[in-house]
Amino acid sequence: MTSAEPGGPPTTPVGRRDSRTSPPIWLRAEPARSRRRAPLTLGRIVDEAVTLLDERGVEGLTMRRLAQQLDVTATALYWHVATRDDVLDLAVDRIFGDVPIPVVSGDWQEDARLLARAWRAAMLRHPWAPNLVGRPMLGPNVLARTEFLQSALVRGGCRGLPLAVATRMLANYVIGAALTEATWHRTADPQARAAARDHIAARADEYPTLDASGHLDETRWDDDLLFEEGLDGILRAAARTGSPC
Amino acid sequence: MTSAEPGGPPTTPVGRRDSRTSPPIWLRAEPARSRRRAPLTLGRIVDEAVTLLDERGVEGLTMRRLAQQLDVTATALYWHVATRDDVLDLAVDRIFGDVPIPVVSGDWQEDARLLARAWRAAMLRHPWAPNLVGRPMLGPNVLARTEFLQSALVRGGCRGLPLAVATRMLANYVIGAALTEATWHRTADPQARAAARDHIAARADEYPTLDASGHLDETRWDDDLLFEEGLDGILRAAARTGSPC
DNA sequence: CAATTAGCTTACCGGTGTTAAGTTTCCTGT
DNA sequence: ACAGGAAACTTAACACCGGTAAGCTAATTG
Repeated sequence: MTSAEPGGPPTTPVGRRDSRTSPPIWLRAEPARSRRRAPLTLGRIVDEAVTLLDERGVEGLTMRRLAQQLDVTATALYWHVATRDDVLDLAVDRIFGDVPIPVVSGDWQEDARLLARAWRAAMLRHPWAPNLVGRPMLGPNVLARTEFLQSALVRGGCRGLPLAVATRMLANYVIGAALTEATWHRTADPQARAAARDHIAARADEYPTLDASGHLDETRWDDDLLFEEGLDGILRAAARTGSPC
Repeated sequence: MTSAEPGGPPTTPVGRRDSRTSPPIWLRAEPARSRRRAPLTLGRIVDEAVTLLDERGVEGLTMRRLAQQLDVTATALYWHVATRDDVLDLAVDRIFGDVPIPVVSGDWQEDARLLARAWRAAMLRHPWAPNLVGRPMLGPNVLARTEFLQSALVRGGCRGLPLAVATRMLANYVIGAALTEATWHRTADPQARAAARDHIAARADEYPTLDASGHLDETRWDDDLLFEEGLDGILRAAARTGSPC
């Protein structure tokens, strides 16, 4: 950012100018006190952080860039936030706020399925998220959704140990799926993915099963389909674990 | 790195010493050309990287520190490795090499269970690993283990789509479990974990189910037990998905 | 109108990944 | 035995990073 003023009324450090080099009045037309630039808030910081993360990934989110995008010095951020990791935590919980919590229907299994589906979708929309998961498991948005998921399982008849097991089973499956899919899609361009296919095909003697089954061959199986089928299996397992159902 | 010689025969720039301050011959006993210090290899780099990661976490693994630990300049590493990410990828695949591949028994389900169990254990032994997973899914060690896992499923009767589904279901579950557990244990000291418990307990009206079920309450459920039970469920689901079994 | 304080800025520190260019050591061919 | 070239490493430097300390400015409060 060159030293040019961006948009708002110039809040130029007027006191710095030499008194002889008289202050070109019209330059500070707006009395400077009328309306300062939009105040920096935690919300704006997190929002901008998310778009920055979407555009440039985790490594691309630097305090300086974030600040620049908000027309502010880097250190100004530290007034609202203690550390960069805080920003990341907030960003993660922020995007989980976009996961719609379904209205409870009569079908607990369908309820859980809807949530899991939306949860994965949110993470795939923001592929930087899965790697950061686990840290802010205490964010209000995450907790609210976990609460819904577990309540669905309770409606399905799960209590005690089976409930805890089913909750983890589901959460772990969703997170694992999002993590591997996101990383895979983010890391490897189409060419690299084709290379991966070939790599396995070329070593068919070492990896006979992988080769035959089309592992890593995305032309063979659709990720969405695989996720959905697996989700079915897990929900059935949860049902059975929970009770006779 | 002070300018002190570390251990091996001094390769000191002998020509630098003033000729009057005669060279204490025995100090440079070994003619300096006989055997240079242990050569830097990819293997040594990765090994040291793993121990450094274990000790100081992902952020703690610095090219400079890694180099210093190997008695080498940071830039020397770039002769063997293109980038820091390469080191991380190699480190991940490295620790997966420690996952023992079971001998195939008659019980395919037990085979898969053993592998999954060891896989998770390896990640928990190196808690920095789960966050990095997904990137080097092409490392030879990872591929070999995936091959074994899928072959077990084939032995269980899975083919085609159900095989792909079961493979992902299992892998995602293991990865998700390791990720959340590792992050949780690494991030939060006992005090913070107690605070998390209290946080939920204090909001029992917002999170009634979580509160009642003891979510995040590690005094209530054992992680190993939860993992094992969930694994059971998933394997049964795989069996059913695969075939009549 | 004085005093306080929230909110931001300037200046700066030590450290980071990575590149470019030079230097030393080893190996090879004759 | 020795020239030449490649392999393995070092020195130097760049642009950037997260974070701290201290100062300034504008709004609020008594």
